[in-house]
Amino acid sequence: MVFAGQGDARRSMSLLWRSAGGGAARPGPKPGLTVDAIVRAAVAVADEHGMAALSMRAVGERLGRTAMALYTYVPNKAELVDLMYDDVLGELPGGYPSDAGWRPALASWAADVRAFYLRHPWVLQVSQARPVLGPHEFAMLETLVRILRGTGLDAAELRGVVGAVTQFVRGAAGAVADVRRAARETGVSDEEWWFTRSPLLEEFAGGLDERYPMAAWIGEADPPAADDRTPYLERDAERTFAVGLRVLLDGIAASVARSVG
Amino acid sequence: MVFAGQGDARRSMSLLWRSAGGGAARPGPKPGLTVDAIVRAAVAVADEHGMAALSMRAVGERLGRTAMALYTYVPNKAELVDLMYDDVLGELPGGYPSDAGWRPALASWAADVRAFYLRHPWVLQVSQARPVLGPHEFAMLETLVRILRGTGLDAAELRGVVGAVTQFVRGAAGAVADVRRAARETGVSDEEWWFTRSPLLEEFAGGLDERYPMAAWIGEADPPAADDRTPYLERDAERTFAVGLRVLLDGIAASVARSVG
DNA sequence: ATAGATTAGTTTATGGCGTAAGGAGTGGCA
DNA sequence: TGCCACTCCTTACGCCATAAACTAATCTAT
Repeated sequence: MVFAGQGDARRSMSLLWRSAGGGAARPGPKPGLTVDAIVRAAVAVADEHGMAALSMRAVGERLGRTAMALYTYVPNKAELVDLMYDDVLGELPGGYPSDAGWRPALASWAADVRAFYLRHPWVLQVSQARPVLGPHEFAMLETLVRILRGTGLDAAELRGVVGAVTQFVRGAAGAVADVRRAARETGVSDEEWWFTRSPLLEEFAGGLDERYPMAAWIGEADPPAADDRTPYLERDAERTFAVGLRVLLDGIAASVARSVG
Repeated sequence: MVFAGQGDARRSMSLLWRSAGGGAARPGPKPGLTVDAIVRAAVAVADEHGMAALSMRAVGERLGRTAMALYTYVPNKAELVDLMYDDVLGELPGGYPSDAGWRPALASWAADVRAFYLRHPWVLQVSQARPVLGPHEFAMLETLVRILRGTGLDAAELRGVVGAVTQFVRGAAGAVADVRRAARETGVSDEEWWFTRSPLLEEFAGGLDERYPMAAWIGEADPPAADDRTPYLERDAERTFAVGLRVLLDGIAASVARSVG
């Protein structure tokens, strides 16, 4: 998890909203880089090699500079991560048709956001503790609230729903992202991993099925279809998203029904 | 996020399930430490100062040893974290009465698990990508499934529900934990933080209310009660838990109704 | 034209991290 | 007694973010 530096809040805001300010000719050598170029390079590093591989060195190298060169443009790494975060949120689409009601709109919003998170899994490692307050973060909230307005719920209730939905999508995408990350960072596939663990579990923790009958029962449920090549831990995460989304939508519908009736 | 070392899976299992093996008298100096002592010390460090402060040096210091001394007992840091994880999961209670049905049982399970996560927030930073396969992790699953059996849903469906519930509680607790962590690690309270941001936001991103009317509308909703001293970001997280849990339970109830009818 | 100020980018250094390697001392057993 | 497995230490390596000091470029004012 990465936190924003609270060093100079003014500089931070100015960077996020990119208040031009670079008009006047200034002394000194011409800048060879731009904030945007740095942010793009950093996003590329994170997309390709994961958040763990995002170092100032790595970003600098990709731009043919040293790590320290970046500090001319960006106050520190935490701030860079915030910029990456808001920048990449700009990819999210905005207008969801409300003709068919909030339910299908919310479902496709969730699918889009999930896909987005899986495209940029490192985003899930940016702390949500304090909002970044960038333009695209606001836009994302705007889109979601616009959809949920269709439920007719009052603002206080809706605020809880917004949190629940946001959190659900993050969590579900995070589960998948974690599984993939583990596979990449350890170099061991889920199958290999389980293949070595399974017999050891029997050896050291024999009689599991008797000790944990419920866990055993549910563990054996629902074997994959013969043509399903999805790694099994990832399939679990997919299932959680599908079932969870349905449950969530049903639950919101129940709230709506209650508030009307 | 921290991953388990997949170095020696056998050793890892043997540690998790603590297969005694230490009976025979062995040559060499008497061990001054035990795995349990190390795990307890590590948990104490993480509880007090957070996962970020959990270093082999810090744990060693707490035990009056160097960092390297730990490597006699524990193969590496990732393995130690797994041991901490399963150890501390042992705190979770087991039997939830099913007299009143699954709903109240699930609600109090969620509350207990949430409280547990807030007692040991670092647990939320242990990757869920691959299960640790320790005794208490199994026990936790066992407890949850036992409660959910009361819904009468079939195993495949229940697996999705288990995932959704687990993820929800993790996510909701994580949000609160993140907020607290940010306050501690930056040394800036939510109030101070917002006090400096708020005017800057107006300065650099003027006209927010016109640009993001929905976000503005929901942002103004539901001011705190006069006697409420909870930091406001944390209050948002509390609300998300309350609303989210209700929505989740309603959603599960809808699934149950569908499967019966 | 030149001096001074300002800036971009470098090198170097500090103090953290996990952990590999090797050495010192301990104590049970042949 | 000597061996050797064992615990624990010191040292060292290569990472990390970033502070500080420096070089070199390029503007403005003289």
